[in-house]
Amino acid sequence: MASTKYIKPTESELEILQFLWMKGMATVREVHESLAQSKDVGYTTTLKLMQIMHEKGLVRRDESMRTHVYQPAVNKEKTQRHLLGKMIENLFGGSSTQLVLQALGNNDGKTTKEELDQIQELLNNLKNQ
Amino acid sequence: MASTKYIKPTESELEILQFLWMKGMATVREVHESLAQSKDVGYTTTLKLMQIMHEKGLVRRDESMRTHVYQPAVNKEKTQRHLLGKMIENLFGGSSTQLVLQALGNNDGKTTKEELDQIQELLNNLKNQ
DNA sequence: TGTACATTACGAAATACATCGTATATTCGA
DNA sequence: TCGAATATACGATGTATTTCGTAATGTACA
Repeated sequence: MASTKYIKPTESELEILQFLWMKGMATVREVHESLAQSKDVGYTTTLKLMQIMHEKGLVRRDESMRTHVYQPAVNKEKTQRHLLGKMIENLFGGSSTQLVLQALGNNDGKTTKEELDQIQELLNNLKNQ
Repeated sequence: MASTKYIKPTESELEILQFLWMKGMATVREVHESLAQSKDVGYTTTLKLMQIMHEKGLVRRDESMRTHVYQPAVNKEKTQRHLLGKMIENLFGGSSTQLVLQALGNNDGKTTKEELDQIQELLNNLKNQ
């Protein structure tokens, strides 16, 4: 198997990945506009980050046009699983249940009925094993 | 209110905090022995880390004896909540449900019946709101 | 056509993190 | 009492991360 070593995105890189996962593809300009809404950052900073992400293999880019178009090169769910696993290990002593209880217990009714049903369904599946 | 700005522990610091949360208090030596079991690290590295954590206010220490005794200075649950919140924001677009589904869905039957019941109970509470 | 504008490339600087070597101080037992 | 063992203090290094300025290059329109 080819060397598919996992690269851990930094926090800034995750912000960019989130946008790319949502949009599918985007230019630096688009990503930057999005980031600039929530924090104060220069255009070249965003550009540089995305260039580094490209070097790392976190994103792909189409250079056929003057304005490059970027795409995520890492799978969203896989990345979430990886980082979540690390957090469970680092912060919850390996117990995913502790994490779930903390996450659910601490969101003050922000979870909708539909979401609760979704969780219930998954819970039922787990119980039948 | 006094300036209680939250300090985000690094990964290494979290490893140390985990041990301190469990033990309540410990010397550098004890922490180091524990860390050394899972990774290759020098004693002075652990010492330095704990000194920095002391500067940051992440731990308290009793210097009355030659061998200092360290204690966590940050609350475990509060820290978990903070970092979990960040992860939900950064990685799950703000949806704690997505995180819960990912965490539960991906642990291949490692969750015991007791734990499932625990989650179910919490879920019932949430439904009755 | 040439000038204003947008875009990428490049590199430098500031900060954070993890690591460890060495110096210094203390303790304890032979 | 003296030396080995142990502890802390301090500083240095290497790497990663974030940030941005400046230069070079391409684009479009007045």
